Amino acid sequence: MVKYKDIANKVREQIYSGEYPADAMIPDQNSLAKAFGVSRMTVKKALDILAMEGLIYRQRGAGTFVMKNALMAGRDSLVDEYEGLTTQMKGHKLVSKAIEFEIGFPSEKIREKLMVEENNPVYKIIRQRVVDDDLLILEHTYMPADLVPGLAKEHVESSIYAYVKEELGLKFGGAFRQIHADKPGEYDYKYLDCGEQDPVLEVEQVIYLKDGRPFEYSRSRNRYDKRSYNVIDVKQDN
Amino acid sequence: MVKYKDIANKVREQIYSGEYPADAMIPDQNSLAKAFGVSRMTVKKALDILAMEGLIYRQRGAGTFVMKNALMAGRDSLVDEYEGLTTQMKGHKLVSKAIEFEIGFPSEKIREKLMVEENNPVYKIIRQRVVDDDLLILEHTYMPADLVPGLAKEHVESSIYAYVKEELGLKFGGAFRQIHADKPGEYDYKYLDCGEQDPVLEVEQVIYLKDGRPFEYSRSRNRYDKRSYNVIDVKQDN
DNA sequence: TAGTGGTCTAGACCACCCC
DNA sequence: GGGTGGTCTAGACCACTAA
Repeated sequence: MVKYKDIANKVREQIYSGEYPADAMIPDQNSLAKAFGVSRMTVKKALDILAMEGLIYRQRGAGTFVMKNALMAGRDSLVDEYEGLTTQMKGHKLVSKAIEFEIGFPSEKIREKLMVEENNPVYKIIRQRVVDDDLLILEHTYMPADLVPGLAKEHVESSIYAYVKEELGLKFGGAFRQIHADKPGEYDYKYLDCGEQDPVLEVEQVIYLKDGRPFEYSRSRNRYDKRSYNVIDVKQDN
Repeated sequence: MVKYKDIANKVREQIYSGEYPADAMIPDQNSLAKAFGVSRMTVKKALDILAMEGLIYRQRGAGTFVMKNALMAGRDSLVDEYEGLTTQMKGHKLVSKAIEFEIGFPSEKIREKLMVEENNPVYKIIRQRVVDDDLLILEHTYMPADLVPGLAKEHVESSIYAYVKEELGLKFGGAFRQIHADKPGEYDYKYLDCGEQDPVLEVEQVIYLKDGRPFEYSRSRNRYDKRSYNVIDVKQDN
């Protein structure tokens, strides 16, 4: 539908397929524009995408080159975290078991994170996430009830995100995450099979809708020996 | 110098100063184009920057709005990690004490991370990072010696990045990071004041130059009770 | 000096939201 | 239907690199 995305996809495929080998120069923007039958601006916009992904780099006056290693940007490694574990773990067996699924009034900390009032009810959910029969995560989730009407245990045990996105039609805008290491607590002993010496990797996040309303506050407590958190960072200017 | 960056800076200031209040609509692109005396494409490019920063969101057909909370994108919170701790901790007292500073041949793991040959010497550095008299990080760093000629203990104890950037003129392209929780080890007991029960937050990263050559592999072992890792994530499309 | 990528223009068409 | 943002064009000028 959109030309610059099509072009980005085609060039990306040519890189992955080895048609443009690592460290080699790819055709200049004018040639690509002619080849694709578009204007040069459109080609540049396509290349901007690949540069953000870390696949190419450009040097004014010299040309456009394929990254030596493509910054580990494996074909399907860049799944948006907003999609939830269900999407990330496609191809694996994911089971989510609800330990708690309640609705109530928010504590002060939750009010602050979700920017809601004292009398605005929130869901409180605790889930075990089991991937391929491996217990990996204990997740504490809070969501304003008015933003997610009709949430049921069946959604909680399959995919909350799918419900929110497809049934309710809400759109995610971004997230703010803090990643800590922590000592295990009572819940971790009980529901994450943690020993007393086992650290926990906690991802504490607030997810926002497109208009900036906080939509979810959660603490994902990960088994330290089975999960890590990856960040790919591509510098923009220089 | 560049118009779209100027415009982005000006609008950003207007948002921070409250001239465009949270959740309010800002002038449409045509008005801004007239006001700044540029074409609409240039205005859009400026707004693209602010959208990537999470300051505004746009709705086709409706308008451009200031984010309710600006995704916590505080004025100076978005320091690039490539700059190193020295820059991040501007305004604080940072002391880096070298525990080890050696040069030698790389192990297989290091060869793989830095993509160097067996006979290509690498620096091996272990540093304590103390911020405002607080011991926060124990950092194990490896760098190919040929990429950083003339590195001396004086740079290691002040800022390696400043040396690399300003003296050698190298440009960073990006980084790949993995964040784990880990149990403490011998080095952590000795040099990070860790107790046997204290988890460690480890940031393992490879930093790449602009052309994709790996430039540094490091493991930053952080005091779990004093440091966390923050990620701001703004969704692009929809 | 020739060729590259970065920026900018003036205008056009379209998809979408809201009245 | 009127106004919004998203895309695209054809051409221009500039900054930079490399031969």
